[in-house]
Amino acid sequence: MSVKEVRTRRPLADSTAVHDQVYDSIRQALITGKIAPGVGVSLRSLAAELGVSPMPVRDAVRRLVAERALAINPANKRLSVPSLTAERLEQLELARRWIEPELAARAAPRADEALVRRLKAIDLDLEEALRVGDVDGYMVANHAFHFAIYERAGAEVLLAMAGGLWLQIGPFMRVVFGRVGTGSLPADRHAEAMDALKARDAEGARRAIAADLSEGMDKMRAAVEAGAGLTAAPAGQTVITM
Amino acid sequence: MSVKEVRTRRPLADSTAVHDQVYDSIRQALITGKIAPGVGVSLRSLAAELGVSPMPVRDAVRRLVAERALAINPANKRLSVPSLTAERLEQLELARRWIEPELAARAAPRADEALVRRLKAIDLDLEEALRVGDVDGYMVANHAFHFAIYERAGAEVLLAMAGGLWLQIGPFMRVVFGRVGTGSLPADRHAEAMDALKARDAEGARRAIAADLSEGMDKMRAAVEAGAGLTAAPAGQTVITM
DNA sequence: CGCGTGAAATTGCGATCACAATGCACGAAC
DNA sequence: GTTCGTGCATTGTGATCGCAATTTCACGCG
Repeated sequence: MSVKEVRTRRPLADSTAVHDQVYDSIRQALITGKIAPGVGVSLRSLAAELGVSPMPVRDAVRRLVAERALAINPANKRLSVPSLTAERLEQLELARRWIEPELAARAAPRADEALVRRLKAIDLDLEEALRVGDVDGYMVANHAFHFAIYERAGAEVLLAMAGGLWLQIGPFMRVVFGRVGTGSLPADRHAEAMDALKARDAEGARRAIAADLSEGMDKMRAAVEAGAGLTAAPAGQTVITM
Repeated sequence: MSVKEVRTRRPLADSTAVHDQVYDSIRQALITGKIAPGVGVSLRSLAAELGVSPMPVRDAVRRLVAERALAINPANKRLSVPSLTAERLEQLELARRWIEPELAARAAPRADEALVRRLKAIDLDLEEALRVGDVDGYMVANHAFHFAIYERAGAEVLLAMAGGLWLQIGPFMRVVFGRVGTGSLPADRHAEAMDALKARDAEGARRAIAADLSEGMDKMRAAVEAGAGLTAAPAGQTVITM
């Protein structure tokens, strides 16, 4: 419902091209884990669900495939969220544990009062989501918290790499946290990170984010080793809204 | 000339879809530095040059933009190779110096006789290219040498990240080596790397690749700091062939 | 009741068209 | 000679169509 009504022709300079909106929709769905890993969706079905023609969906999907957030079965040509093997998880963890603390360390000297205040607000949302068991809200808030920091680093290339990594593990974070029931561990690490940022302590921020990641990835690794996350499907239906 | 003749309709399961061929063409042109940074090309002109309709070019370009190998001017919407600023170079160097030695170290235990032989052959081509001043051949051989090693690591995620990084600096490596005149430094590091791989010495391979990268990036940094590579255009025309 | 076998529906890819917006160039006014 | 406006060519985007290949499902034979 209310997917899109009239949609007059978009002007050229308008940044909200349809394929960008579609991209953002799918990306958000991936980060928050709304798209179940393993299910094969088709281009036309996605287009129908979003109320647009297949063309902009094709464009958006190409971007996501290039970012390895989606995979195309070479035989079927059907697209799905690539399943997370132990090897993939190991590499993603390694990359995240290198790049994200680095971004945090670079952000620390550039942190200001406004950033800390925004982080505090996000963290309140996050704890609220944890308290009421809102997995969706937790995923959104956690992503927002980390990338509010990372964007502050002013490191475009590294930021894009970090974004790509989140896109690849997002669906599985959802699976894991959905199972574990949003164990309330990570909040304290966030407090440490905020303290370090407030003090402009680069190494402290690096350690705090590294610890936060380690805890989260430990849970994911445990889940995957238990055979859970490989091809699991959490809720079922793919809910994408623009 | 001889871009494409009849081109009967490709079957669905055929891996050589037109947009993939276009992607490979542009990618190769970027890695070898055949596309000059800063020049704005249009979708239709690219399509005409390749002898295909604009549609598969659109697909290929989307992938490359997602990989940050091409950039779209938000106002013009014309696409170009993103110019290399000092900040971008610093981040790319950092990322490369982390990920590529890691891949080399992972490849070392899995190296075999065939790999070393292939590397030796590539290195001969490389030295030959250096000797006769064939910048193109040097770029191709250097890329082949590194990724013959990296592919052996069996680390799909990290390999893709490394490939993306090469795609981003490729055009500028060309500019720099075109200027410097292919100073013959890097060959010895390649010999070190091959020795380490033959001995299955992970840390030795890591050091050799790290040293190779350092030397290359030092040259690039010097060139960029001299104000050369920022928006420089080496030869001029974009030569893309399928 | 199981299992091939047929046709019909669905799929991705590429071409072509329409359209709005921008770029560019030629010419007029001062 | 310089500058500004006006027209035309070109651009990216999205919709629609055609095609070949695959998938899906039902029906009938064993």
